[in-house]
Amino acid sequence: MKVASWNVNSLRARLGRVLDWLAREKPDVLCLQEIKAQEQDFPATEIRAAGYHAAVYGQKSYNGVAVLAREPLEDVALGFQGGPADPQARLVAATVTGVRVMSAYIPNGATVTDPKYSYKRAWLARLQTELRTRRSPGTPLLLCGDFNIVHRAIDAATPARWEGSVLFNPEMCAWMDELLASGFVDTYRRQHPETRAYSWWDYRRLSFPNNDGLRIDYVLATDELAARCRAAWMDRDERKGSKPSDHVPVVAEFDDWPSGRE
DNA sequence: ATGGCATTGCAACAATGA
Repeated sequence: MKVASWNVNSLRARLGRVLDWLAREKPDVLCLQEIKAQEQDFPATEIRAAGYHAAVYGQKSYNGVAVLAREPLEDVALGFQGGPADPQARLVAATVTGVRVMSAYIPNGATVTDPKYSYKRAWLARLQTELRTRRSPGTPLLLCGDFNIVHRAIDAATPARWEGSVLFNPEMCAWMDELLASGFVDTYRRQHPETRAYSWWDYRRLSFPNNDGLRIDYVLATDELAARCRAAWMDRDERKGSKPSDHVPVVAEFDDWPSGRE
């Protein structure tokens, strides 16, 4: 099973690139973030023609997430399943061939004193609760997305510049630590413990030519699934050429698990 | 220290992003 997560910064603006990428890489699952479209504006025909089913949670202009899969998507859940409705479309889950897949677009937070950072903290707390209370035992889970968190200094080209920001501070690092301690593996980091590799580069400042990036997009897998991870990589080339997203696909490949998956 | 770039869109001298 080949799985990827990609913040496309508008699916309609990136449709050609996404279709090309699907045709070339043929992932079994692609989690998208920042599709920036309502469900009725989702390019369902093109995605279907490319051979993919889709679970879409959209909104106008901002945010929006989706899960694409070659196999049918079951038990689609839009947003948090407990508590009050989230005004922003940032979470979608679906089951694909017995694996629960979540596509998450975690809030950025603007600045640590901005109400958006309070929203980010609350959102992160809700996600932990959701994972703790709604995770069905025995079902492997992939938590994919744009986390807007730099976990460690190795995940930034210039960590000093980000230290204390909404992306990289002790609170955010502790949240990631807690999440990973609850039974998730950061597939890229397990495969490449020492590699400085990034999933996002600012459109400005010549960040990409300078390779001044951040690793803020993750494919996290529950332990039994992570044990089957045989490769993990960033498709850095997707940041090249005309009209790229500022994020690239983060990919993880897993050996198939035993058949008869209950 | 600032802003730079890209996207959507009641098109804005705006809002948002990371």
